[in-house]
Amino acid sequence: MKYMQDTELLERKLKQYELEKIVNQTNGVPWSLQQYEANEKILLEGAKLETLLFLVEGRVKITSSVATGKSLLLRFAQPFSIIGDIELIRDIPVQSEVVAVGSCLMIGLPINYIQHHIMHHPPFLHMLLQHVSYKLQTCTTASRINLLATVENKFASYLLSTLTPEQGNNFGMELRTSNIKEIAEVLGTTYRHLNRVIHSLTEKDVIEKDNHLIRVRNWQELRRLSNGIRYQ
Amino acid sequence: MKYMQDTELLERKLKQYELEKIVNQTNGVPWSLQQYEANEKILLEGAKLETLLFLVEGRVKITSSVATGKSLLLRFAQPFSIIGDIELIRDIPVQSEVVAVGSCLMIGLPINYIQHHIMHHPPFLHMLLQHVSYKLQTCTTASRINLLATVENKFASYLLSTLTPEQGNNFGMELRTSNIKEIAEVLGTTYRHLNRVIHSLTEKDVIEKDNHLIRVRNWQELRRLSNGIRYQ
DNA sequence: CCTCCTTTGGGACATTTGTCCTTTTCATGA
DNA sequence: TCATGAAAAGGACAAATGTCCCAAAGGAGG
Repeated sequence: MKYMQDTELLERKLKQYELEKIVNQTNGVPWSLQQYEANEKILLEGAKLETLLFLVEGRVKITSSVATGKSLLLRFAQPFSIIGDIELIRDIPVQSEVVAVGSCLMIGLPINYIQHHIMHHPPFLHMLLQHVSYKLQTCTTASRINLLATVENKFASYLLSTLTPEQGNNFGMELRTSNIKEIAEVLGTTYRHLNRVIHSLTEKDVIEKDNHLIRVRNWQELRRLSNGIRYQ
Repeated sequence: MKYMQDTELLERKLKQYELEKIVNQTNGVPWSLQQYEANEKILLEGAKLETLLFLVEGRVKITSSVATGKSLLLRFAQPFSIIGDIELIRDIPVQSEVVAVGSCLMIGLPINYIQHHIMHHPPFLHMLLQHVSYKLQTCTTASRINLLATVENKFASYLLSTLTPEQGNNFGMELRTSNIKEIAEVLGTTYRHLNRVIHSLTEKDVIEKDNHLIRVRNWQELRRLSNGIRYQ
């Protein structure tokens, strides 16, 4: 991570995401501007959170692991997202690993400052509530889907939400990716198995695949296969 | 559902859970006291939420279903819990079905009143944040476990968290139940399969089962089987 | 004590998914 | 052009789990 001293860029980003509204003073707020390079780890599970982070550029991957070493891709996050909200609120160690997918820009605000200055400031609390409850909604949906649907179901609805993103539904956005290996992770399965499913859908002429590109040939069948499941 | 007019009981419950602190006036707050009987549906998926509910007595079951009719037991809730928080915050239809397990007592507060009077009141916002982020933490943990662990792993950790509840960890509490069918639902599997696992653990002399009671015979092995997974 | 019904347990088989390893493809530089 | 290594695809088998159905156990009423 590299601290950037670009005051002008910081100002621009603060304006863009209306971050000045969440603090109750205009000067002397200890914002920092941090740059991460691709694949750099931003937060490690179990660490103590020192700074609340706002993702303002780039994409990060949030994963969670069990003692065996296996890990689960919880979701991608893209601007504007808050990193570290539950840790701040519940005062617990970092729950999930956060890794930069490409180069990322974050705005940081020290936990310490937050607790002393804006933890009782309604606009800040509202913003937190919006983000945390959105994440909860997303997590509940994902949980339900993960337990009740087969990989074929999930992949079908993945394609539906990825290729026909409705406005206002950015869950689909968060999950979009072009790399098969990554899709497998998002769906909570292995590369091998997703391949099997893709093969079977290709045989049934529901999708076709050439050269790293998947094209849907039969939307109706895809909807049937998705079994009413929507990532929303 | 039956509205109760027991002012004294209402007062007692408001005191017990310090609910007066979340409103900013002492008189004229439109609290209501509602009683539900066993198995009564409290909220239906898709409905419009009119009243935020506080569970103050009894136990409720929260489930979520997909179009096929299959459903997933997300968790149990017991006092003190908030029902309807994300629906209030994000202004969306009810996300999960809520059913009374036994007879239940709820305190209601109209959404309408909340939006006009306490939606900017920091104590109320703090309470919401605490509860929503706790739910998010729980959901993330459950998600991770559900995808990365086998039923044997899960059942082992279920027993560990159920039979040795550490203080301050009430996740275990929320999931505790004695009925095998219900345990199967919580673990996200079928009765048949859980039976198979119980049988295998009995064979290995890790647990013993007589007459609806499961007793652990080998804690160390159980910990090994739980594979480092903890419901916390 | 018997019957009927509900709950509980479990056999047999199918499906889904994971693991391991081999083959194929494809881009790239010598 | 060819060799080479990495990425992608897929074969074979095993493990986990679901589905369907039947048998055993137990409990309430006659």
